[in-house]
Amino acid sequence: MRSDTRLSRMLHVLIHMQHHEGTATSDAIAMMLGTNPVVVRRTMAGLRDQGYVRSEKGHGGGWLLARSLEEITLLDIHKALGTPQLFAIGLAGDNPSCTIEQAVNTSLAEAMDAAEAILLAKFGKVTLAELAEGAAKVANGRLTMEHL
Amino acid sequence: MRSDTRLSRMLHVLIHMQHHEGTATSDAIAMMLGTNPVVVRRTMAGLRDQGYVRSEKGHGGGWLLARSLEEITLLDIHKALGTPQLFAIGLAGDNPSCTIEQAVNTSLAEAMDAAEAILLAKFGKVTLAELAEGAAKVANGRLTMEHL
DNA sequence: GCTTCACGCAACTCCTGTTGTTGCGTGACC
DNA sequence: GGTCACGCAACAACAGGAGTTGCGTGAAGC
Repeated sequence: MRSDTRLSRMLHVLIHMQHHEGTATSDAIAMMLGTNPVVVRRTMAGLRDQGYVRSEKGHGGGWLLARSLEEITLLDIHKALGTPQLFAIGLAGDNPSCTIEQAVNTSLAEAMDAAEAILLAKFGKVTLAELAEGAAKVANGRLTMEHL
Repeated sequence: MRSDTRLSRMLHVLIHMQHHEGTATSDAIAMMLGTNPVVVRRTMAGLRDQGYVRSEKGHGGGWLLARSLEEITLLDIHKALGTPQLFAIGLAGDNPSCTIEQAVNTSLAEAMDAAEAILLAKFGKVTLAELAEGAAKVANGRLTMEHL
């Protein structure tokens, strides 16, 4: 199944924006992500609505961070993207009145809820500033990246 | 994103099969799931390969449980289905050499790995027999179902 | 005031993986 | 031998993210 990479991409962009003086145009961001400006605007729209970035029209326009990275967590961005579905597996709902289906789905939902709680809790504890710091350490060769 | 409901469906089927005397044909299972027999065979194939069910051809043929529900966990079925992707969100890999992308993806992967470990651990602890028991309790009205 | 830049938005197409469907082959009972 | 039911291959349907094009609008610069 094709994965939703919006969260990963937007985090990447936001951290880059901190180092970027002035505005970053959708074109520039798209170039960086290997995509196109419309996709960037579409995805950034959610972040703007939540007040994490601002967009300026016209000459010299583009995107600006509206908050410092210390104030933004991964969870914030996840929510700003509309809290997309986290899991690729879902519950069958063919026979809602079947007690077996109910028991199966309850059990699956319980496990998934627990995993989701863990995931969102972790997302809520990591700020973009920490990621930026981590990236700097990586750049200095003080960390090894075991994940691709 | 369209969810993968194979796990939920197969669990449902397996528990029903315990109560079903003799074989259950793909047609009957498909009818129960509101789908068609080919989908059933396709999905059950993985369970057969792992020895959880058997299939018999010809007159009176169909599907049979090859193990008792006590010996099968949710995790077993998940694996038998080919351990499909659990998460709907993924990591962007446009600039593998970008340290920021690396830091972002490392952080996301760490959180997802933790959530996945929790999820699989929970799956591994629940047997189908327990689900069947839970369903019986629901049928007796001794449990309330807060999940749809 | 006109041009240019850059976002805003709508309406597509493309891609990918599950699901749904049809057709044909094969083994097992009756 | 005929019927039943699985086995398998080759499709189409569907959904959602991603990609693309076109047109509109506001702001800076000339």
